[in-house]
Amino acid sequence: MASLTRLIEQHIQELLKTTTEESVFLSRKDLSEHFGCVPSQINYVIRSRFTPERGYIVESQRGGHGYIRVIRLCLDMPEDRANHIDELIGDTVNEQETRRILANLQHRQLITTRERLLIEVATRFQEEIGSSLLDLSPYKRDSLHAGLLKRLLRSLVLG
Amino acid sequence: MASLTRLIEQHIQELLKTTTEESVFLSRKDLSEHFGCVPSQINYVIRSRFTPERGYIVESQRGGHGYIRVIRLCLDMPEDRANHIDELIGDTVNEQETRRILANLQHRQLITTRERLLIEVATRFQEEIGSSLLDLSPYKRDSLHAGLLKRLLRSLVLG
DNA sequence: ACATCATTGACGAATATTGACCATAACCCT
DNA sequence: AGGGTTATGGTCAATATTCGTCAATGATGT
Repeated sequence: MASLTRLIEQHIQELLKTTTEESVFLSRKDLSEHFGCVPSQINYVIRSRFTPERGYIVESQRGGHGYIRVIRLCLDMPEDRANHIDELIGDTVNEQETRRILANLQHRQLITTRERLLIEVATRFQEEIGSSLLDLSPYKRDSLHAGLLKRLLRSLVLG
Repeated sequence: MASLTRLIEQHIQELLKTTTEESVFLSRKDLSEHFGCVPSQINYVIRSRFTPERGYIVESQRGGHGYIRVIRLCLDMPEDRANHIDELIGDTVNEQETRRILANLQHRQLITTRERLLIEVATRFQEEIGSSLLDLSPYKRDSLHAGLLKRLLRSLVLG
């Protein structure tokens, strides 16, 4: 039951919890030796577990003194808030509903003005491409819209 | 964890911070002696760390009384920042370039970690839709990618 | 059985460090 | 002024050290 991937994932999360910094620097080589696996296993763990969608940002550098840096956004992830977001958005949303939702989140100080701006620009861009360049149906567009919005908000508000 | 290149980089950045001028004059010879390395190591640090992309311009002169001058780009005007962004991105970008650009902008405190996360999630979503659902060519995807990234960053930087 | 997730290893790409050799500017001496 | 000397900085290629990608294979769950 204790898969290697899960062990390594937990190890990294433990490191994130115990540090006061917002990130940890890992050595792929050392980690792989510590867990007795091939180095590319570490890449697999990072790619599958520490994604932006889950609230992590990863930087790395090759060569001498290379590293893999994992940055965490949130420590806690309240489950009810995820459901709340899903309920709020549903399967489809239009631009008007989006603006209402964002205004509400901003009013409750869950997102900043700049973050709200980013989300509006991103959804509008997708809307624009979807309608003019790709000629998608209105339903399809609102569905994509909902998908993007959910993913953006989940990545931020949750971990 | 102690990389010579990073030490030298930090030293120069410290000098830039503590001066009231917009630039510092360095002596390649003195610097290399101070850090106990070959002189060409300094060139490597300059070439890899103090690039226009990172907001620096470098002048130098050989011969007696030679020097290396590092100038910090001034991006006080929103218009200048927007142009800088456009130059960074160009007409097409892939995911790797995007990550570099975002890491750089965050390091220069032009965006926050949360904003960076939002941008990564948005571009990844578009990438996912563009490749799997819509089967766009790689060039087309990179071009759309650049379009979205420019718009997101410009919206932030013009504020 | 099929689909998804996990593991492995061969090969490739990026970064750091060093040193030999090249180029240029100031200074000094006729 | 001219030309040699000295003092700088620049370039490039070789080498070492990391990390990334991709495709094949194995394991696990439905």
